[in-house]
Amino acid sequence: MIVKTVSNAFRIIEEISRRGELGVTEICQTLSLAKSSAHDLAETLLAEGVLEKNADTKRYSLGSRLIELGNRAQNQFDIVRLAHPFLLELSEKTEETVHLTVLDNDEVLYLDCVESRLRFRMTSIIGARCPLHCTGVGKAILAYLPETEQSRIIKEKGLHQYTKNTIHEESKMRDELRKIVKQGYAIDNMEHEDFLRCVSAPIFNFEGRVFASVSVSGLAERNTFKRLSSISKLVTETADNISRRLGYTGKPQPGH
Amino acid sequence: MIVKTVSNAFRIIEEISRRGELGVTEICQTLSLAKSSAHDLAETLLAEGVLEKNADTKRYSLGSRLIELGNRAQNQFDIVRLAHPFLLELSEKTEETVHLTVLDNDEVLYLDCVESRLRFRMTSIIGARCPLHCTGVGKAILAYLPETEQSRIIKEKGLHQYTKNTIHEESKMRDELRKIVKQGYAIDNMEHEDFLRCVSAPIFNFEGRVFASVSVSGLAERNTFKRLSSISKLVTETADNISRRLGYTGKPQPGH
DNA sequence: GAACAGAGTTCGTATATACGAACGTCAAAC
DNA sequence: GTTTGACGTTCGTATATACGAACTCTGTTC
Repeated sequence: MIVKTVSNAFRIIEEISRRGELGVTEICQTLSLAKSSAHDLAETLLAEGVLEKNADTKRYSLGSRLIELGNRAQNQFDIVRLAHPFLLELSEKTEETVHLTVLDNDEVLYLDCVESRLRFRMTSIIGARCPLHCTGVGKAILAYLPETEQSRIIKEKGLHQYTKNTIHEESKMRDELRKIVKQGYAIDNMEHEDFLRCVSAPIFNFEGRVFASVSVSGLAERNTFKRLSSISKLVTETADNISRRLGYTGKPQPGH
Repeated sequence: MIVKTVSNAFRIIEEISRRGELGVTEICQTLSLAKSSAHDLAETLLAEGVLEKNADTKRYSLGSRLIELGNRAQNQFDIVRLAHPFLLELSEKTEETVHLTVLDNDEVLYLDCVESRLRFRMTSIIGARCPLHCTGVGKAILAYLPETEQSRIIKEKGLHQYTKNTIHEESKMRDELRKIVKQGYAIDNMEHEDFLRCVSAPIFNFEGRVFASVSVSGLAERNTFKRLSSISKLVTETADNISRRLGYTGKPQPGH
């Protein structure tokens, strides 16, 4: 039995997290709630520290409690604790930014990041989601999923074109995924964002199922294909080491 | 009007975030809920992605949605976006780890961190909370609060002794706070954790009220008092720069 | 292998929540 | 300076939730 009260509370949090500060009226209109209900829910979330309230404008924004809980969640994901030292090492060796992502709801969720010293971080990418088909981390995972899963995800999510390089034809995507399995790593050649190239490799759990991936990314200018192919070895090594620490014993096998 | 349903949902999240994976029975016992209520709430949180459920053990743990929301919250705190470049610069110059904290519920909440390359991070401190009286970041804030607030906080929170260096007598704490105001920065000499020393300075908002602080911390061995006093200048400069970017115009003034 | 113990899940009813209307409150407009 | 309008807040009632008991499932004990 789903408790609608709780769902509505999270709909409010979600809406504020997307649009920033909101007042009671804006909340109840966009979510089709009674004004009084929106008010009571927001006040409860305020009391919980999940939202904050601007005393002047009486509008609500995200509160510090979420930072606290979000971080505890991140730390409870074993993969982050376990993988972080490997990410640090990879970033040291390549002098580029390294990401760790997991498969979550047919998307990649960014779990951890080690920044290259060369790039200022303005807002962290941790917690962000991206599609599978247009990112290195996503394609590395997609390639090793069972074919039925690949088909389902492509069918449901589509192959939205983000840049001129995005692979948006299903047949080409099939070729690409086969190529990835063959070489053991995926390359994102500005398929999601212009100017950005990355190499990524899949991480397998103890059952041999792909569920996460690691990547090295940087400016395309700096990261020629030649450089990427030399980096690819470090990336696959890192991913394999993490897989092994997770109890994976075999060789990466597609479709399991 | 507080909505108890929502509060209970967050009590469940909080409990799981503290104790890790829990089953329905453990939840309903520790929170004094009916088993059926705990079940319904947990299933709703599961559907929301806030919790995850181990299919074998049927126990619940924190979900990826919290990571997502937590990070959006962190990015929505203007101070983080604004201060981050300053933190990076401070970390570069000192080659030590730099933290940004805010005053929250009479504690310091760690909002951001730039790691020294010398130290592996296993679990991030971002999102953690610490008392004011035994940390550099806390004392830097406490010293600039109005005296009535200082007294209230000390009375309510006490001066719990974490290490042999923790200042746990109220009169000594008063002396310490006066000293901090006089020099403009606070030093934590292994008062919270052994082997760790840090220098911290307060950050003021446009009204001249202290609400955040920045610190440089590292191993006591490396950070002699002599080194700390030379670092202190960099820390206070950094804090002042951040304050100015926040619209603060005056000189740091205690008690306003 | 039956009985038991321990968990999670489902189901009918007393209490809490969601709703809509009415009420305050503030600021802009005239 | 009054009016207007938009917003947040409060209040009484129809619906949803919380409760406890009954049920199911799983694995363990005898």
